[in-house]
Amino acid sequence: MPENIATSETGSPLYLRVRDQLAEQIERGEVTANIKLPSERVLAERFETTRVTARLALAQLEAEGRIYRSNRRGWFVSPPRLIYNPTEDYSFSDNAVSQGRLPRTETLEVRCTVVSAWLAGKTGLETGDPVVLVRRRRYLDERPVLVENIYLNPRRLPGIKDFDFNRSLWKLLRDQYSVDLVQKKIEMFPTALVDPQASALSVNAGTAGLCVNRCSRDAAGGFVEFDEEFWLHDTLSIQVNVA
Amino acid sequence: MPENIATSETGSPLYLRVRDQLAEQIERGEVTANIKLPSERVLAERFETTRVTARLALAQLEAEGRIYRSNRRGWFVSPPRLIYNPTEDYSFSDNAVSQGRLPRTETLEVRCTVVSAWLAGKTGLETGDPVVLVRRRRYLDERPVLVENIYLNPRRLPGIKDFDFNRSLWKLLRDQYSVDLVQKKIEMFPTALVDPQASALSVNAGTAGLCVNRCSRDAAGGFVEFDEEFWLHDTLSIQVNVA
DNA sequence: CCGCTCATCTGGTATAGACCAGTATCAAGG
DNA sequence: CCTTGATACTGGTCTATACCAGATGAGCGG
Repeated sequence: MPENIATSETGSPLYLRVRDQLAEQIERGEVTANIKLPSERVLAERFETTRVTARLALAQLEAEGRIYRSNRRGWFVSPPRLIYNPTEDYSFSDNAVSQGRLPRTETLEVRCTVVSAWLAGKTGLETGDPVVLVRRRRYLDERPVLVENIYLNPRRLPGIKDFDFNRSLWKLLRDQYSVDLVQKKIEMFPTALVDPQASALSVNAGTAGLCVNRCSRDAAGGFVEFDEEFWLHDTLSIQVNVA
Repeated sequence: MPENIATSETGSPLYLRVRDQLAEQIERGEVTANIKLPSERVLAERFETTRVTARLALAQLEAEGRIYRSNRRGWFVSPPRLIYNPTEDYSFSDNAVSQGRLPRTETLEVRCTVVSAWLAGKTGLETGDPVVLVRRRRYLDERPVLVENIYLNPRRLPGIKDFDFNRSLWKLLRDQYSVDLVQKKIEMFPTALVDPQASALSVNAGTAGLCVNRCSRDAAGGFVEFDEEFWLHDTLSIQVNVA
């Protein structure tokens, strides 16, 4: 009776034993950050099983944040998570660089629109009020890791729509408008990314993500901006200090 | 040519069309919180497809936090997320009750042990220092939603191991030790739950979760407790205010 | 050199079964 | 009445296979 290669002491499911072997290889550094894993068909053959089971093992590692997939290109080892503090004014780029990463920001869209019922509930604005929407996509080492929708108050920030949003928004508010963001309401929850966010990040609908919403006001309590961020779940670690 | 029931205008994959129909039923309230969905075999038959595809659709809804599974019992509609602020001293029970939920806390284990290298790195203690470990499981409406490992400083909290941990730890520290937790370092990241946390919550390894770590110190900067929480991903929404 | 075509490789979706291991239910037996 | 045990039902795991569509890279033609 030929025993499966991944068969070992335990009676655990085959796909978890395959997972364990792959995880070991990653930990031993045989495959490292952003290195491509063997194809699903090769893995299935190597572990003497089928693609379905190999994919279960890969999905497990993906859920743990150890590997990620690139559409129809293959599976890759996840780099370390970016440490991120959403309570502080900060520059995404500076933060990424200080952690040895290569950041990039892409402005997808700048549009004048009006406050929806949903946004009104989040910000306290009135439905129909004017608002500027900025959509951006951000990369770490050329992997897209988040998309965000920023809603800016054009009354508080006249002319805002004509600026360059590929630079730090926080520096823009500070230098051009002398805005001091002192009040923030932050909301975070894990969820699956669905369209349109999923396609903007070139991942399948259902990929695990983290949604971070942030409502910022100035010292007088006036609404400045609402920021809705959609991160890939394996790319960040939130850190907050309370002193 | 018999067309599939879930076949519609779009050319999107079948499992996403099945997802859409189930999501609609949930939104219309035809199935509501904690109600069991039809079995996978029934769904497969109803949508004229196979269990594999039905399971893809269910996994999608699970990833979005709309439904959850109970081992070999079936799929159920997820109740609303618990709103949770990890920066504030608070009682899990009070918080749950105020949101109309029924909380329950179970102490799994209380044990005197020593600081591991990992814990030393997180707390600044020395490896080998004494520490009290408390493991708890918490429920909302009789569904287990989180397990936590609490590491308490026995030097700062003499006799702590003999208290009842089914009540609020925060109230215990306040009333019995007059501790004021003024410094906190909080870390949060989405990940998959693996053993032993997965089994403690009666979910499969790989179920999406959120890990929340919190290191608390008193006014003098002395280490009081380190708390490691493992939540099911669909059960909470983090909310933090910065004033 | 550049740009195009096309074969090949990749993961994505889907079918059609199979057996296993817990759960729930209820009738039979104490 | 309660307990027990058979049983049907549930999701969990797994095999084997097929076709599709996007990504890639080699090679050809300009």
